[in-house]
Amino acid sequence: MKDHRVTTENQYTLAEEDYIKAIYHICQQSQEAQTNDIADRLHTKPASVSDMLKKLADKKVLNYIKYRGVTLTEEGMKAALNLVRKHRLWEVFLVEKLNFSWDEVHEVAEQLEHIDSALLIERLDAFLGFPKFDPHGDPIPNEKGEFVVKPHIPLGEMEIGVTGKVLAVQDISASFLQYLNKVGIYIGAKVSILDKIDYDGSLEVKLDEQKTILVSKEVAKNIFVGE
Amino acid sequence: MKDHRVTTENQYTLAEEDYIKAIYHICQQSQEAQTNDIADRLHTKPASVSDMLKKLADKKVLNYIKYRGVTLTEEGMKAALNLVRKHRLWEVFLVEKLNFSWDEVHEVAEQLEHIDSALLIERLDAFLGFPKFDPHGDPIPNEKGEFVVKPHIPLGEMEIGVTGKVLAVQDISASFLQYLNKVGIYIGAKVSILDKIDYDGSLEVKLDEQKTILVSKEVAKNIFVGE
DNA sequence: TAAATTTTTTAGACAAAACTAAAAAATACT
DNA sequence: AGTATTTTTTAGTTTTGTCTAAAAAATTTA
Ligand SMILES: [Mn+2]
Ligand SMILES: [Mn+2]
Ligand SMILES: [Mn+2]
Ligand SMILES: [Mn+2]
Repeated sequence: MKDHRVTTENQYTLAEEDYIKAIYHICQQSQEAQTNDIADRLHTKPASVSDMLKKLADKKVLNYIKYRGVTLTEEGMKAALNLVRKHRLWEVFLVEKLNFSWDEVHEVAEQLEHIDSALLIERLDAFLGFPKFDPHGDPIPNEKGEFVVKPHIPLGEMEIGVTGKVLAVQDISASFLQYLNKVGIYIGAKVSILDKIDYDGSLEVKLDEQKTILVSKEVAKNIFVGE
Repeated sequence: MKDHRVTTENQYTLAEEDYIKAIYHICQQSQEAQTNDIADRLHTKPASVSDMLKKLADKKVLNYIKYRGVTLTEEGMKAALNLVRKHRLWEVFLVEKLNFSWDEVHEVAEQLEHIDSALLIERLDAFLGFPKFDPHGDPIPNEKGEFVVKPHIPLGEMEIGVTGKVLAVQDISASFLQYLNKVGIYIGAKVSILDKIDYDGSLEVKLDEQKTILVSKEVAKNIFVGE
């Protein structure tokens, strides 16, 4: 039957889009995307990834040399940024307009990002007031793929005594976000490190100049602070 | 890759959903859905429809006897009404919130109706103020599949001199709706027949107690009036 | 550097959903 | 009733995207 997406606007299948986006996200962290990393991220097998890499390379979406990691081409990058834009705009919509919590939006946005209508995204962007960041603090690219980057560091690397704001989270799993809800950490929260525990690397954190909480090294790695 | 829809909520593939909805719409007009009618509606070939009917019959979605038309089972009807509900709620969203015109929404809603999240639809419904009709005047089923039916007749069958309101349109093609925009006909417009032209069956229509327009028999068949 | 391990690719299958061409059933027309 | 036409189904392919098992290349380790 085909999905109803019109090919005049959209050149890639739903599966191809997910690969493009996965490769984009992996390359954000490590230059090149490895076959196994892509498979992990998409919950597929490496063999399936190899097949798709060949196909996407043929379509000039990525730079591929066998047995080497891949990177996105100019064209692939454009496609990826548009998908990221759509994903994050939908997340804003779900939180701002439909009262979703930030731990409930990812899965739905993972579907909505594939809706193919330039007009829809243009209008949605305007309806939301042209937001610059999504509910997890991640920047939203504009139509040209440009986005602002606020300088930020992991909470664990903040100096003792310095005060900063929570700007983003790296882990967007529901379990992590629900943990943050529970301890009272949110995007925009004012934080400062009171003490670093040598024994296990955990941190004593002053939150909003009110309560003091203890967060593990693992948690601290996944919270970005800045400003 | 699979679409990202979760199987706990959704039992049918995107293609299956489109077949279910097509069969529902055809059965609204003619008791049984014929293979060729389904193929026409979905722009597929009758051979493809036969394959799918067998599959959907196995899944207990429809009542199927070879060489006979099909009807939806209880379960198929439930699925169809949920799809119709989602389609129409999204159409309302596009028109009411994103300033789409009623001739621009169908294609996008055709994609959005497949997004799989009960929470999303529940919240969207509330956000829109629990609308009872979509931008084309079609009723929106509630979560249980119930909907209100306003009694209505084709404009062509209205008595001369009686005044009514445009309640819905049957043809939702962009070209038809754009024609209606041009002549000033919209859902809720006040209409009465001034005269019926014997020669070609066209109608002289008084619109909103202001201007008089002439509409063809074809057009009159696709406009429903009532109240 | 040679062996062991890990990563990636190839080969071969499979399911979903479409297609064309041909056969079979149902319906319409003398 | 018997033929012609239309409708529907079957048979056999194709494309997309997945999989497992096995081979090949790259990397790590001894
Ligand atoms: Mn996705
Ligand atoms: Mn996000
Ligand atoms: Mn659809
Ligand atoms: Mn509609």
